Amino acid sequence: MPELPEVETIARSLREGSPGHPPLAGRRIEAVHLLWQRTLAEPSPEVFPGQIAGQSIRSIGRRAKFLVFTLSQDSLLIHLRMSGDMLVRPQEAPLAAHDRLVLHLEGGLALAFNDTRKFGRAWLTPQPETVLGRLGPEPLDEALTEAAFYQRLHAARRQVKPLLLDQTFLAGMGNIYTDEALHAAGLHPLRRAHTLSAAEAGRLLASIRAALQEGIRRNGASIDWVYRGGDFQNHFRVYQRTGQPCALCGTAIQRILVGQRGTHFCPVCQKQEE
DNA sequence: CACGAGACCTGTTCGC
DNA sequence: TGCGAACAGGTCTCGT
Repeated sequence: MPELPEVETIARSLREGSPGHPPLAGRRIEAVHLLWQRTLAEPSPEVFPGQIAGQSIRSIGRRAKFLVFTLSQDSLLIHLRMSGDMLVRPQEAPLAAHDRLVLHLEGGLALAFNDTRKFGRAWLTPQPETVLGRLGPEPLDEALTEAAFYQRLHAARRQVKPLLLDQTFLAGMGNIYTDEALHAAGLHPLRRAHTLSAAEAGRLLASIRAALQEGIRRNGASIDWVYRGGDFQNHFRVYQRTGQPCALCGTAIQRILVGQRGTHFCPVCQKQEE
């Protein structure tokens, strides 16, 4: 799915506008069309249209990999999962293939949640914390100190890659940015979290932040057929570079499976021990 | 608690 | 060319 930088890029473009459309904040939601029932996590499809119609979009933000639309009464939370995207277009434009949920906004605009694989979900709720409450800290939040991050790592015995992907441990990391951050930090994806030294934990947090910041600066990554305008895919150092030389030492990048996820690393720069 | 397998879905790519 | 397998940015649930 879109990971933190891709979701952040989408939230910013909806909030601030883009060459293709004006900002969406302040607009009233006039009507909604639900094209795939399971896209809606809550409330029921019967209640949803009446509950959302008439509410205005007060602000648009991001928490972890969730898009957060704060409306006049409720919050609309959207998780893009693997293949979701948000499209803005004139209301009279035809539906796109794979549109799952379309909001008609005042001013003749339509905001569509488009999701090929149908894994994405939307929640309309007066209490967003019931959905977001269990998430771990935001990696880019300065409130997360090196010392606190080291303590959290030290308390876990799991392998470091699956731990970083656990949204209750740290919010927003996905497969791309985890592989890139571990490579930059020189850490093997299978290292047990509690064996990391304070210095390694500090390097890891700095590498996570650098990878996410670079992703945001490049407007995210656009891979496979899901093109969102970003170009971070042209700057991967390990992700999907199996067999190609490591930028630091020239060794061929290896791919292994870790917790069912394809995992890319340099066997020389990221030793299992030490 | 930690881990693996399977489920949820569609589409592309790769090997035979 | 055709066809099945493997794979894909995520997360949940169930069994050991």
